[in-house]
Amino acid sequence: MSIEPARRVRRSPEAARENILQSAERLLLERGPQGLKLVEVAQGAGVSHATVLHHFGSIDGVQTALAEAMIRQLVARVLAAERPDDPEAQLEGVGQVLFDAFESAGGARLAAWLELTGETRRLTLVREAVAEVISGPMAQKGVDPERATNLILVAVSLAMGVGLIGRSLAELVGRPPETTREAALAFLKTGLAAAIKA
Amino acid sequence: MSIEPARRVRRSPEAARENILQSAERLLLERGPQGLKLVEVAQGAGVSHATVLHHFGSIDGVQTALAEAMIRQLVARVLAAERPDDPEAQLEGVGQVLFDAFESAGGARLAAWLELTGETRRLTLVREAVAEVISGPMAQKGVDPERATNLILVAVSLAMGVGLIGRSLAELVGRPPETTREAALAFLKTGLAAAIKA
DNA sequence: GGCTCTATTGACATTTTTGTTGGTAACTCT
DNA sequence: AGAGTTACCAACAAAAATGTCAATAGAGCC
Repeated sequence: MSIEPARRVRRSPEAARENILQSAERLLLERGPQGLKLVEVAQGAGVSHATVLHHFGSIDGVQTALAEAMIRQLVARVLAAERPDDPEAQLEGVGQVLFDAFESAGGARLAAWLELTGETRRLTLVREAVAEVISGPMAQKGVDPERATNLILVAVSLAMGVGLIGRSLAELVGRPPETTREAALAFLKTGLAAAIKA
Repeated sequence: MSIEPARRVRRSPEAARENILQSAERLLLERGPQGLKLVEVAQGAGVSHATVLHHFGSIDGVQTALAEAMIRQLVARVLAAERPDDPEAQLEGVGQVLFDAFESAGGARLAAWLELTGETRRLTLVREAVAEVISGPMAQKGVDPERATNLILVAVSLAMGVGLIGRSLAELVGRPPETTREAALAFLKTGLAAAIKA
């Protein structure tokens, strides 16, 4: 009985990178930054660690690529907030989408990771996204840019905080995990409404 | 010329631990979770890495101790918010202190780190702090506990977000770094006032 | 001074993590 | 089918990080 040499899977370079990055993302999200080891990433992707190096050059390569990919996701999801419904619904909608973006798929955790790692430089994407929102939906409503910017800063920060610690915070004080999110959403909504009409 | 055996510093166990933890904290804050290596911590503290092991048993021991110490700091700082001035000033004061707690000394970064590492269990301290605020200053104002809790959840989340990404976010859109904090503070203040009197 | 206690350390040992190399196998194109 | 390209992997090598141990040296006490 000879040992089967285990059939190889051969992917396109893009597919291979994609596959590996998914594994990395999963690891980062559930094990934290410390758990981003070369071999584990490889295992999760079902390839040898040499393959990971072949595609990304080094562990830092993986990190960098992962950061970029996740930022892209995040920004895309936030920008999906632009649906031209009636103002009222849109107000709510912005909050919803923003919160979703930071909560789902570990958006907040990514941002936190970036911040902790000091990887904040490469965030040009984010700047552009913000600019887009300011000149888009906000200006449409007649909010002056100065104030619009401030509101965005607050909203994003809040979303960040909620996405990152909202659930455990709520559980910590003995409430269902979504409590924080709901409360924050309501708070944000009324606050925004007040600030805009003022 | 013989080699001097380098004079040793001998500390009390408590002082030694304290010294080491400070180095660890500094490292965590400026290099991120990945930078929390045994030798670096030792170097920063001016001792050999064997000494670190002697006092904490292992790297995990250091991490755990650090987490506890920082949480303690954070909670203490937040609880310092209890000054019985006039309601108006106190409203502002709560926000100030809360924001300070999360911004200074890397409170937010600590929380983020804990969250990313999944170390959220040992946060009993936090629960107690929250309980204290709810039954203390809030009840004093006649806010019902349900609503008070919600407000706290929101306020803490916001402080968290601002403390973590506030500065870089502001810079990202070309404003001075304190912009986020100020905007958030104003937002929080009016929001709180509205919510409480309602 | 001599004694005890233990914080401290250098040198060694082990484990973990990362990176390298040469060859193999999957796929495409002719 | 044959040849060329390259994604892939096992084995090896190197480096980094963590952990052990026996010996040393401060500091308090007699």
